[in-house]
Amino acid sequence: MYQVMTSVKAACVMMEGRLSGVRKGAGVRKGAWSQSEDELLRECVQLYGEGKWHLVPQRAGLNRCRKSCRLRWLNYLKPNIKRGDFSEDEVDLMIRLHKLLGNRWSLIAGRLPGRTSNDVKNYWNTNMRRKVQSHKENNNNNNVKESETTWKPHQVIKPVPRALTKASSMVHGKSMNSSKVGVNETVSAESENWWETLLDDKEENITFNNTTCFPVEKDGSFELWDEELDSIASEFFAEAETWSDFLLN
DNA sequence: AACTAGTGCAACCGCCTGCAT
DNA sequence: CATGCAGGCGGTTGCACTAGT
Repeated sequence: MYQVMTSVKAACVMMEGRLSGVRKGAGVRKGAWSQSEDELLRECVQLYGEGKWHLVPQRAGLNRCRKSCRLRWLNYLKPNIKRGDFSEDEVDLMIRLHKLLGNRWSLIAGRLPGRTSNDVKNYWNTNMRRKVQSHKENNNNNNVKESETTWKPHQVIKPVPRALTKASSMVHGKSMNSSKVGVNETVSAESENWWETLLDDKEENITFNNTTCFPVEKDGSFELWDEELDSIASEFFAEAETWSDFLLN
């Protein structure tokens, strides 16, 4: 429905010749995509396949930047994209995944068939953020101090998936150099252990039975995941046989 | 009917990472 | 090792639409 509305909207905009939302920039066109542009992009991707996005504008005859083409394809034109409201199951899964992964929308979307990372992100930013806010307001109205509530920010595991090349030192059994991780990132002893576990393929250690799993920092100390996360993780492992499979999927 | 505030979605922007040179 | 480029991601913005007054 919305797709139709959008198409109609784009057509109207074209006819009126005012192209609202198009910001005049140097060179490439910006703003809303027209139907003809969509067709050109769709044909191009069907012909040449996904990828090589820097070639797409030239191949398709589009005056768009590579990023714009890629985004349009991934978020709108790609087949099997599911439109419309999120089902209860999807929302439930999204909440659980967000608790597990944080704002890693692409990973979350990867577990929601037909949903794009942009969809998930938009849904979360509009619906869920509001729920969180109202929840906090309720707590305030009940004169409950924030610190005394059970509503706490998620403790998010933030692994950094990386493709390992043959040249990678980690592949050869060397520990990761923390200085390579990122400019502002520091690698704690815990995360280094985590990597060791991952790279050594010691998934048998991650059994999610409250006896062996990733520690979660809380009030300066570390405690294990709760049962809820156990169940989530178990679901994933039913599909991805190893933790690495899940993360790098 | 006119105005305003809120909402939802598409698209842009800046940054990060991997790879090739 | 430095640099440039392409792909990818998350945060943010812009704007059409809707509901309320």
